[in-house]
Amino acid sequence: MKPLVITGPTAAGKSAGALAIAEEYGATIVAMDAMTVYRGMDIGTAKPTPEDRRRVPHRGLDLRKPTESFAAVDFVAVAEAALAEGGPVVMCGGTPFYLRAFLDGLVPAPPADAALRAELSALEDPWTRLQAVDPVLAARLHPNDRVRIVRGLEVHALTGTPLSALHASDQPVRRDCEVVWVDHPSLNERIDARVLGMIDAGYVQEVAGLLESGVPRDCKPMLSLGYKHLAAHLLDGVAIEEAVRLTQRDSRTFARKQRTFLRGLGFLPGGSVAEAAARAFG
RNA sequence: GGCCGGGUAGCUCAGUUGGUAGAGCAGGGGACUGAAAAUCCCCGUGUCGGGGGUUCAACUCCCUCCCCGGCCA
Repeated sequence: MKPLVITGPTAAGKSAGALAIAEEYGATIVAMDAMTVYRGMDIGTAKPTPEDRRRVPHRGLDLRKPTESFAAVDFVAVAEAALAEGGPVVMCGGTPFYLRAFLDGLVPAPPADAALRAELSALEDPWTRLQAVDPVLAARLHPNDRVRIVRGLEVHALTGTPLSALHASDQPVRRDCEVVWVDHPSLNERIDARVLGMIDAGYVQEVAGLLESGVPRDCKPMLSLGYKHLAAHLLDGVAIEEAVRLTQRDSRTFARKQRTFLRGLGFLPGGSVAEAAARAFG
């Protein structure tokens, strides 16, 4: 028995497929999703409903407050804990970076250091600094890619070793999984409709509630896709129609990035969830 | 039927005194090793409505036809 992974772009129909197959095999679903870990962010993340969670046990949901950090390594820990229980596991979600962390592992490097990051982010020209301590990584990174540049500087500051050297010594062995990439030919239309459905379901009220309860608009999950635009609607007077339009557009762009990443991991769209489940669970 | 506008990228439109065209929006490709719904890079050949003419050269000027909108009959 090996884990079944159901992934693909947003709004492709992953969750419905995972729910049905998990119910059939008595499996546990692990949310492979960077946003459903946050409590109170339900509608905008299309989080499995209480009813879904009654039907099938879920892991990886509501693990953090919106202001708390959650990273790829934390996802891997959740997935491994679920696997350790010995039952069938369906990993379902559209965060390919988490999938790769699970499949290929992460390089042995220290976790994020918030204070250090803040300090490094304030540097005027972090890329030139990186060039000095890790020229290999600097050559690979565009000078504008501050997130990765800062990570490189962070690892070097913490360990004295260039991150690129850690990469070079890392030989990933891909974990044995059944991976199904669920997709849809008219995904853009589905995305647009889904955003509208979220608005009908109370997306705006959800964001208003989060803001009222003191969740800062600049915390990581509030800066994601629709949350960002609905906060702008509520706080900056952006018209709701415009906020919806931008949410739809950004979601479509996001779907493209998801597909690009999955292609880069060597996967192809299509394939039968039922057949993959049969192979995974025997 | 007559007059006036329009017909240029998937959409909305620019296009100076003729030198085979460019913005916005949309769309697409790629990178990615503890922030990933984040961060970053790249991508515009289109019968300029059709045909003819003038010219070395026409999206641009002339003729003609077609289509869309408005006004007048």
